[in-house]
Amino acid sequence: MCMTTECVDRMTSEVGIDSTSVKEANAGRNIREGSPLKKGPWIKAEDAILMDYVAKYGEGNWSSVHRRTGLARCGKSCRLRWANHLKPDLKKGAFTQEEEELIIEMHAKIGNKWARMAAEFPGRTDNDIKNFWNTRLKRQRRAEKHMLPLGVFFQEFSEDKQNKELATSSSANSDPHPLPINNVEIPTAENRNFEPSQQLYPPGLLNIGFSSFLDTPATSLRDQGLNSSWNTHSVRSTVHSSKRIRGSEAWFSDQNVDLSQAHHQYQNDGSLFTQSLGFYSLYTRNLTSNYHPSSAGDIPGIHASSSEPKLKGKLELPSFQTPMTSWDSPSSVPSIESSNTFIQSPPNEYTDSCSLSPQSSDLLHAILYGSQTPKASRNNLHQETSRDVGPDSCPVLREIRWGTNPDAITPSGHTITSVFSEYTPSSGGSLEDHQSIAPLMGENGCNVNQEMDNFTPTAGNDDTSNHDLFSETDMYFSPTDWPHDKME
DNA sequence: AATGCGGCCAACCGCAACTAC
DNA sequence: GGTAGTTGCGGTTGGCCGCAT
Repeated sequence: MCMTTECVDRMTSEVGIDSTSVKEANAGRNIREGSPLKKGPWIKAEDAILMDYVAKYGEGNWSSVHRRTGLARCGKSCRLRWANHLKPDLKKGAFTQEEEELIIEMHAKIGNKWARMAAEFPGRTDNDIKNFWNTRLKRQRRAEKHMLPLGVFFQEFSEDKQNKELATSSSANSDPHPLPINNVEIPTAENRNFEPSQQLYPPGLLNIGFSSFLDTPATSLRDQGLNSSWNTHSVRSTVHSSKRIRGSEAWFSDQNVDLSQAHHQYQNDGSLFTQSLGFYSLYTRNLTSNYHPSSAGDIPGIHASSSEPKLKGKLELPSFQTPMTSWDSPSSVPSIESSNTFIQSPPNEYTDSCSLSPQSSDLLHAILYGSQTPKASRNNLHQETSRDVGPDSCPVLREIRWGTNPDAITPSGHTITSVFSEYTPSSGGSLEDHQSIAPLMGENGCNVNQEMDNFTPTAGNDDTSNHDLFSETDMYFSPTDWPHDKME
């Protein structure tokens, strides 16, 4: 490798760069044995050289930077430096509230596709977004460490409740209302269909609860006696690790149809996937205003105290992404680690293609790639199409279109409202009572219909019946019902 | 003042996709 | 079609800084 003084002089003169600046830039390289290239932080002189180079030759040809300028950096490093720091109109500084919300929303939809996200954020780089996200993740993980396992709470709750009931059982005027545990009210004996081995709520509802818990600082949870939570059986979910679905592949935010939280269970050669209904909706519903963690008040039977401080400003990680991969093990709170495993798993070809109809794939392309640079679009389009699998390849594909229609039918033959009437302890039964639920089903008037093939009614008595009420649902969402005026 | 810890950020690494030959 | 070089992406690491103890 020729990098003598003469070489530098000759090369820099070709590019019109002051050779002394190159020598200065290359001084003190902390390079590996035998490597002529510098690593580590860039200095101003190096930046100046790179900027001169780009001004002269334009972006690209990064590998020739070293050759043409003598800058002791590899092309890769130069590209990164340019893209992340030197490029004009880069936006520096903290992310705005809107940006944060959009990042979280997009991450819920497309996962760790930082470059794609960056395409939606003029002036922001994928690295910026990635760093932002990882920082939040760390914070969330740390908060989670302070949370006790789920089973602990339930056990304590059950024991505590039993004790209280014993103490009050002789009283004819026992309070018909739920006994508050600190700020959280728990269903009372009046709703005695609540049993440890039985799922009381449709999974999504429970997940909403966890969402709330996870979004709440751990200390706050401890203070509320919510450092652990409901019956772990209730939130059990069966997931085959190799068949995890990135609900994030759906990008329907503009539709206000919260599909990513829909409770999926794809069954394919014995593999099960369950994604719970409800996480995302409670979050996105609040995106338009200041974010409030999905309050426990949204959960039938769990009422947040009005005095509970509402979180504004900084958003916490949306816990709707919790994959529940480890929930099979009792007494385990949905770990953020497992969540990460889920989130960061590479897109599964089968699920990618099966979770969305071809039409929705088109929609995805339109939304996702519309604003991208031609180059990025090319690459991404290639990546997408290379994975495209026709709908016929989906072995099991049942279509259920959820909607706000309260009479929409669930796989077990229940209407949406009847489901919540039946399976929620506070069985008010009015639509208003389920307003917090309705958005979960979509807000575009999507009808719920079903194809009953392969569907086995699960109104049985086993402890999975209620779970199966939803988990038996293999659904994908057809945008054919979507209003076209919202698809632009 | 010293130390530890967490947040933030820049940069590197490995891999995959793309392109040119 | 095969191969080498280039580019892009996502994961990870390490350093710096501020804050709390």
